[in-house]
Amino acid sequence: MQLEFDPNNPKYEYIRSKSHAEEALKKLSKSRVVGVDVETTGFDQYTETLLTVQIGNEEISYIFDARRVNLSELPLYKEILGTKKIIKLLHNAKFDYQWIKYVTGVELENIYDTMLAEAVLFTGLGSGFYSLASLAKKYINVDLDKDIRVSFEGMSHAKFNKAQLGYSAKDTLVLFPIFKKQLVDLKKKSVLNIAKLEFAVSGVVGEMEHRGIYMNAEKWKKLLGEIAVNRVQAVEDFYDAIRPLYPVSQMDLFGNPSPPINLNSQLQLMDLFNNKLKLSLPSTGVAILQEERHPIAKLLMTYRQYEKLLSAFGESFLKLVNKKTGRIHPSFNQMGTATGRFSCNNPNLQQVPSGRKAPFRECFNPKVGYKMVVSDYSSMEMRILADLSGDKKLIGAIESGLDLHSYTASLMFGMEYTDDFKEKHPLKRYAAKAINFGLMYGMGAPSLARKIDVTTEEGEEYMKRYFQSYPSVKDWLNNQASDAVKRGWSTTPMGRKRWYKMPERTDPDYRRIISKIQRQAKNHPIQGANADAIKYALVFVHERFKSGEFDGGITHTVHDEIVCEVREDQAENFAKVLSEEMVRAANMFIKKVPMQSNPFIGDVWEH
DNA sequence: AGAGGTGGTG
DNA sequence: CATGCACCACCTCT
Repeated sequence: MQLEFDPNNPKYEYIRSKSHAEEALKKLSKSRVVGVDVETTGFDQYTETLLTVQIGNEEISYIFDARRVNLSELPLYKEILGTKKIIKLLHNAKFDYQWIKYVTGVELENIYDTMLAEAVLFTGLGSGFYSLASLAKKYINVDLDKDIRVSFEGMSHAKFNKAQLGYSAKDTLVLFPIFKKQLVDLKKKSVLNIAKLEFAVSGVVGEMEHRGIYMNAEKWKKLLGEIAVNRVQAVEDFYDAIRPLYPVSQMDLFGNPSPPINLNSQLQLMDLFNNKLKLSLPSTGVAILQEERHPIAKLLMTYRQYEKLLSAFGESFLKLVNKKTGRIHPSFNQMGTATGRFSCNNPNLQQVPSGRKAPFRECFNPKVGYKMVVSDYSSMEMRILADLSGDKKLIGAIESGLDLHSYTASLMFGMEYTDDFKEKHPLKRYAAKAINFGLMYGMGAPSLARKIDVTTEEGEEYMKRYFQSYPSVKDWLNNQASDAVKRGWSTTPMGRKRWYKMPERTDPDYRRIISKIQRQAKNHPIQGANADAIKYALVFVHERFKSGEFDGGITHTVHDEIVCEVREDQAENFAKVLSEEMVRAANMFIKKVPMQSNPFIGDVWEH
């Protein structure tokens, strides 16, 4: 491809005055596509500084010095970035979106994100993270010197040097040829619509990250304190129980007996269980410990439960409370999984425990004068499975509003379905639930049997009855598996694809790898369709906030749930809107089965 | 620094 | 024979 710029001598204008800025913007306003990038002193808009905004066309990059030029007062700047008529090319747009909106006062519209496009094009094949440098290398064989980026850190008023300006300019110039080549592939692979969805979501992600969520640190600490007391007790109990096995007990400086072993060391625990206690455990995971009658197994499980909560949700969360906002601002990776679901880190809000045992979610609250409004899809994956397979019985059960796991149990075990089945036969329902979920993930009879504690033969019998009850489900799952192996990819009804790296026939692990792909391909359309629905819903819901109808915003999302913070007096109305928009999103491709999203209003996230 | 084990979520 | 999907964080060991 003929490059429209010289990578060794990128063309740019360094703009430090209002009049120069207006002149440049006038030229840019004629473009149908512009490249956009920002340079900052760091990642946090609340504490760091915006240094430049670069906007360019294919030949030249205009580098606006944001310290000298007040971009927010230039109408043409807002027009160019805010109009849907001009495509904005960015790499990892959610980052630039936040700076551009919250420092220069304009909401980016019509985003094309080269990073997300690449993730959509190679879902399942790559790491999921694609740097601009790697794309520049791959598509146009241009090297971007990423070392210069760090030179922006800690800058205040100094002029940028030539290396910095050249670097900044290239960041917008390379976007054009990458965009053109990706666009061809997006069409060729029929994933342009999914890419467009991801682009629309990127702004919503920018909003979520910027808004964050309030976390009551005092309440959090109190909770940790209670758990810490329990952990101390659990450690003592454990050591008291094993000390007789370690006769040469050492004393520490204060004359207290030192711990015989490190409770977190799998190696030392295995030694304890297998050499000292002669139990021959294959591992020390809960699945094994639960089966073990020895009291020490139980003591270890008790300790682990508290240790887990303290190590994973303790100080680390407190450290992540933003100094300026007093809130947690996790980062969301919208293409963080091979199925299309979000991943989340720093911290991972999606794994915060819920329930009475460890009510961490109660520490997340709305700001004063606002309410948490939360809604989640009910039995989403089961509904998707019913729709995609077209299974009459499953669809009928959902239409009648039956409790699905109870209904499945009644079919499999030849029992009568009643409204209080759940209360009368909890174990049967639990078994059916394990099957409902397990089979969606491609589980086999031996695992199923282990899970519900029956013999392998019985497990096989249950599976047989399950598939007799839902014959179309079986066919559909098998078709997903064989299609994926044939084609090398699987797809959701919205057209989100996941590709598979097929093993060589000569690979000694050929069978194992193929089996894994078959399981993944059974699950991907289901999990991925759920992700598609939630992503459309995020865009729809954000539109409602943007229209000015409601005061508030989306704080986060957890796979089948959207969490918002909305002004108190509007919460009732918004709750309806939230669940309606979620249902509308799902109905874009789920036509045979009714969708349901249950809203909840309160002062805590947990519900 | 990276791998493996463990366990939290949907 | 084994083999349940998708993640992230923390710990120990090498």
